[in-house]
Amino acid sequence: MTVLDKRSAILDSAEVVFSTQAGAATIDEIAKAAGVAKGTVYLYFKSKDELFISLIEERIAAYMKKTQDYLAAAASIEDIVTFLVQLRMEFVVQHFGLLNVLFQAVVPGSAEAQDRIWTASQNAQKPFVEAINRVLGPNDAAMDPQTMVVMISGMADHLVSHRIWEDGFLDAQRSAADVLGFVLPCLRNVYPGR
Amino acid sequence: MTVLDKRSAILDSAEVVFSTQAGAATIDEIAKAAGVAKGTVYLYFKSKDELFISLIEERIAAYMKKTQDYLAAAASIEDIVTFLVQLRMEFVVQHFGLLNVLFQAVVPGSAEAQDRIWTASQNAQKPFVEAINRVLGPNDAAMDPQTMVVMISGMADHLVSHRIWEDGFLDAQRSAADVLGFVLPCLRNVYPGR
Amino acid sequence: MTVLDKRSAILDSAEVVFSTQAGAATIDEIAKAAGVAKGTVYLYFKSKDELFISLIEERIAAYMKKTQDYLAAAASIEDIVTFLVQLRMEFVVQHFGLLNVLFQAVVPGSAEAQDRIWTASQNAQKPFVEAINRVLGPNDAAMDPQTMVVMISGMADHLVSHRIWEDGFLDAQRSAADVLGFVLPCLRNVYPGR
Amino acid sequence: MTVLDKRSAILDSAEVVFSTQAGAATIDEIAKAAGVAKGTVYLYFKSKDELFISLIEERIAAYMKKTQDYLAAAASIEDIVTFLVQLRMEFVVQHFGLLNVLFQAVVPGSAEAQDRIWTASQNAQKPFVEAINRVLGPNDAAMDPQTMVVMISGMADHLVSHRIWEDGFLDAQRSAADVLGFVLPCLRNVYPGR
DNA sequence: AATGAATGAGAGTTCATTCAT
DNA sequence: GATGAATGAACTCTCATTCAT
Repeated sequence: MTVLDKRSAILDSAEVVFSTQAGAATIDEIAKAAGVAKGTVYLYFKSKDELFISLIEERIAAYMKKTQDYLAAAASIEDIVTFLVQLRMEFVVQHFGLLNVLFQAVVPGSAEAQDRIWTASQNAQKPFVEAINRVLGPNDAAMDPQTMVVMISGMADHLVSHRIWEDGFLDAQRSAADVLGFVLPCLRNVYPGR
Repeated sequence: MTVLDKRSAILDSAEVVFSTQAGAATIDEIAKAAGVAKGTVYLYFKSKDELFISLIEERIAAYMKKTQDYLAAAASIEDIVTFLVQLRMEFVVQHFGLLNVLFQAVVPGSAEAQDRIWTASQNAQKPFVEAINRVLGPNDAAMDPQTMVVMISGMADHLVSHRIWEDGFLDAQRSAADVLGFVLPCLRNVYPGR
Repeated sequence: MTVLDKRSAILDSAEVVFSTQAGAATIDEIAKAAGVAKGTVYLYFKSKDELFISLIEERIAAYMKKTQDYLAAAASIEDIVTFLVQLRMEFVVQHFGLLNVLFQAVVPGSAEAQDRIWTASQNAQKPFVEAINRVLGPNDAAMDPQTMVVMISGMADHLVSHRIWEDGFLDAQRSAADVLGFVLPCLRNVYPGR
Repeated sequence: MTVLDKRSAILDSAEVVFSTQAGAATIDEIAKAAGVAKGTVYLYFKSKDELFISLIEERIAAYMKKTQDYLAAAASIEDIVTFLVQLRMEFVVQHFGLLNVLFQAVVPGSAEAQDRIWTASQNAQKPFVEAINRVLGPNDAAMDPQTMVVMISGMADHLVSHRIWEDGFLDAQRSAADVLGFVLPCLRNVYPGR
């Protein structure tokens, strides 16, 4: 197992444990889940706070990486929004436990952790906002793109939370369709002619 | 101070402390904030978990109480949705610290606490769903009302979180208008003719 | 057992444990020795460092209390020096383990602890220095009183350390006589005519 | 770098680190300061305790080496005492951090370490005691030479500690003169005619 | 009913020591 | 010989909970 593998193993275990136990996750459990000793966790992360922040930041970075190519080529608002919803659903299927933590402000840990996580999650929305601005061109649209991205993200997240809790699983396809079925027609209202 | 007053004082202090300190809230702080001794908290709530659950359940109950009369008289989906959004914003202005905790699954405490809080927050949506069903009558609408309520709630919560973090305060009026400006036109698509 | 008793019990146990184990003393051992739970120690002292500093400061304060009346009445340098040596020996019989720590700069704990302990131990010498200055009156003596107090203290401490380690006990009477037998004759040299 | 060089490098670094950080010195820091890996320290010293003891013993051995020739030739008690005080001051200038540790019983580490260090420091006084005995010849002096060596060492050490803490540096010349100015006249009392 | 001193299990963190490379 | 990643026992400190008053 290489060094990177071990770091990843700890992060993966941390995700599972944080997701399962929320604020009650202990370093002991994370270490055990990763198959390493408690002290080893501290070789890779200088504190529990640091570990948690790294986990979120790394997951968000991976999420954002996927957006770049697509958004650069996106030609319409419908494209962008569709992509946003689908990507978010996909992300959630993989990282459900982190969802609430990721795109909400409730995080265990210090005030510094809350700030850094909030900043990271805001950054994750930027590429979408920028893509929309590019597509719109100079405009006087009724709703600023930032607000729209926030609202649509909220819809998706909430629906996912609801269905996973209710049903125990997520039909990402159908959920994305539900969100888009509601949202896409409206876009013509908000940004007419695009 | 009557018995009920003391219980309320503890709950109010608990809300302030939980909101301010998230997971780090201690019984000591709550007691001090309520002006009672630590032991007294345990006369009214059998554990910290119990106190937290009671807090959420009571706040949700108060929220739901407000809906009954209005929803019974509501005549259109637009009415209902408008009311949902405005009420939610108003609630948030009063209880922002609890928002994320209330309508998300991330809670400090035991698995039992998570379940009870989730159940309570789901119940809070029911009256809206029922009102919509009543207004719709027997129907084959494209989107089931439950899904719609969930999505709209998500939009509102997310926007609120975003703006409070970003700006440090919430313009409830404007935010409600932003959400409704986007949502109401959509409704005509989803439930045409209503 | 009153509150003050418990605080004293902890301090007494701390002295024994610190003296016996030097830097390796643990809160657990101190608590056990005092017959209280670990957490109780933290009711009375906010950290291990604080506990250690309080211990030293309190012992020095008790030591200084004994000096006041006597020094105010002391009429000659010989009186003062004799008192210094005897008091120091007596103190050491009661608090041997702390000796090295008390009047030397080697202390376990933070830099802040070192400073505060150093300051306290310096203050313990002041009354002697002042008394000597008073007795001397305005003068151009060969040796400043501060230096002399420091040196004589060093002699006494060192001798005590040596004999306790070597013999396992201290004959305070004899040791004081040894120090004074060496020192007193010289005083006539250093401060002639007094 | 030869094997001996590396051992020396570790000892030198250990001295710096022990002196600077008192009880908080870690093997990691010592290794880093010596430019070797942590594991390497264990090739030369079987434990941290062992390293610490070796450090003290080696410094004392070096100190004693300097005394042999001189003491063998010393012809009077004044010579010997003067040499004792000056050598001790000189030693302290080089090894101040270790002083308190060296000639006091406060040492980090096990009881065994305390014993061995105490023994070593006592041995360092022996050559002086023997030299004095030799110079005195068979005698019934008022004070046994052992006691006198101990007391004079204590004066010197204490004065040094005091001045370094107070002033931040040591004027060895002046301090030696202060001690000798006080002590030499006393000797004529204690050992008259020598 | 009300208190708050006392408890002790359990948390995060450190660091001497080991050992496969 | 030399390394440094890995270990886990042991530490300090916190805090939910209890109970004598």
